[in-house]
Amino acid sequence: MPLFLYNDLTHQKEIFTPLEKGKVRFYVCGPTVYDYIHVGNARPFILFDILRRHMEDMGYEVVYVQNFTDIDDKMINKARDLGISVDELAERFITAYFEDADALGIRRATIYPRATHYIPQIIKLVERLIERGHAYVVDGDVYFDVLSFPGYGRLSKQSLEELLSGARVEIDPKKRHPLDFALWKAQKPGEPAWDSPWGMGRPGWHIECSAMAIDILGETIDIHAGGSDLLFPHHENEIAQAEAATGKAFVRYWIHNGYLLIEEEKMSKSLGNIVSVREAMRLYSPLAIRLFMLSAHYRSPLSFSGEALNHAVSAAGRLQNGWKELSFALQHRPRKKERDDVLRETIEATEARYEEELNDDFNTAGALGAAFDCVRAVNSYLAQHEEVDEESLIEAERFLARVDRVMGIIGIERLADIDDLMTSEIERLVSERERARKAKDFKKADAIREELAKKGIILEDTPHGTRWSKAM
RNA sequence: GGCGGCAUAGCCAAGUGGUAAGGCAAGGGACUGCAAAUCCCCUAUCCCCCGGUUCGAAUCCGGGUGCCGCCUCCA
Repeated sequence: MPLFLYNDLTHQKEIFTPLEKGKVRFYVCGPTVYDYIHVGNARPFILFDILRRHMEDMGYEVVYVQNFTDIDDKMINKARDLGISVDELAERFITAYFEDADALGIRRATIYPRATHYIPQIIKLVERLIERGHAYVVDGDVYFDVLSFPGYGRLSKQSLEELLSGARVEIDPKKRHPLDFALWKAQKPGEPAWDSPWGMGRPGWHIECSAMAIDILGETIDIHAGGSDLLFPHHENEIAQAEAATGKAFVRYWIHNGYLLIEEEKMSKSLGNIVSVREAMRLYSPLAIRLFMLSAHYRSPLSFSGEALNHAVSAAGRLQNGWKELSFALQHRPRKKERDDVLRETIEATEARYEEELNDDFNTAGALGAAFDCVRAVNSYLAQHEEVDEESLIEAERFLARVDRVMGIIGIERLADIDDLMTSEIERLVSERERARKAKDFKKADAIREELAKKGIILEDTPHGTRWSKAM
């Protein structure tokens, strides 16, 4: 089954085919680096990274670009409040972004362009728009002329009149049309500025993404993603600028994730109801946060709550335990000669379903269901059979490792991250404890368990021996 | 006012024409020196309401009710 994605440009699910066979050009709108990111910001970053990993898992080469907006009103105001330069502010929160994103297990993008590093490309794009009659200069500002671009409103599915009617846009006498937007803003006193054909100034918000995407990925890219709040005006404007300048289709598939809600309301800075990623990670593991993000379809709203996160903690524990149980069985159970076809078929069916779900518009909740089915099948099998079918269990192990590689919700790498010396020491103590238990020397057995617990090693006594693992 | 989305068990949630995935919680059982866990089983005659189409609908159509988002900075 090929990959289907819901395209916001056409408002329907479509088969995904990249412009160039085997290669995907993927652009995601990144953060404005004026503060720590909150969990609502993290939703697209986690989700689209996983979509990209799934594409790689399917054999695509993915060039994945995520920008940093490091110059705009919010940056200028915040820098002023803190008494530092806009550049220092950007450095500080880009560093913070990487700390948070790395901790959340978000894989690094191929490239992280910054708006201020693309000023020449931005200026060139604005010049092109002026030449082609899509933009005009007023007192050092440059505006995009929406009336000159007939397709304006296609993405948000609204005509100019409709967009205006509910409008809370203030009338700006400089603009020809109220929906015209700034491509370049003339410098105000004290603001950072760059030299341009229209005098000192800085880029408008929307132009940076078009300029960077075009420069890095080309005039037509495969996927452009971001939160739904970017649909209008940000992405609508990006299309207008890019297509008016190049005359080519800018983005082939637009995808947007639904909002993260808190107490039934959108989590956003202006509402003041945010939970930062840092705060969330003090309480919940990255695995649980990731699982939580995957538990609903990416286009649906998702409610953040302590209850929901606690559910995710338990669910992630179940997956991880399933993995541990499986590894333990493969190491310690006697092998059976003949194959178990029922188990094998179940595992295969489960993996096939996992793929189908992800390929059906990135249905992560469905794919998770398949992963849980696999765990239950294995657990159930291990509960009923003393001797095990090694081949089938290896199949299951391979599948769960794949789930973890794409979704990052089991933590296999961290579980295995123990050096050999430590491992042999642990195993020596575990067998010493086993002997003590057999000799009914429970005092000693408990002491060993205590000692290892202090080192972050958890012991669990099972009917098949004592299983140990890292505390996570 | 315009545009769009959602309504499925106690909670979260998938499923969009063929007879209700999965997770959490609760209940029952297993295991166990203890503890902490863990595992297994079980849970919706039914998918907001009313009407229609169909052999057949949670899924399609019409109407209604409720909730949310966008049209302004926002992931």
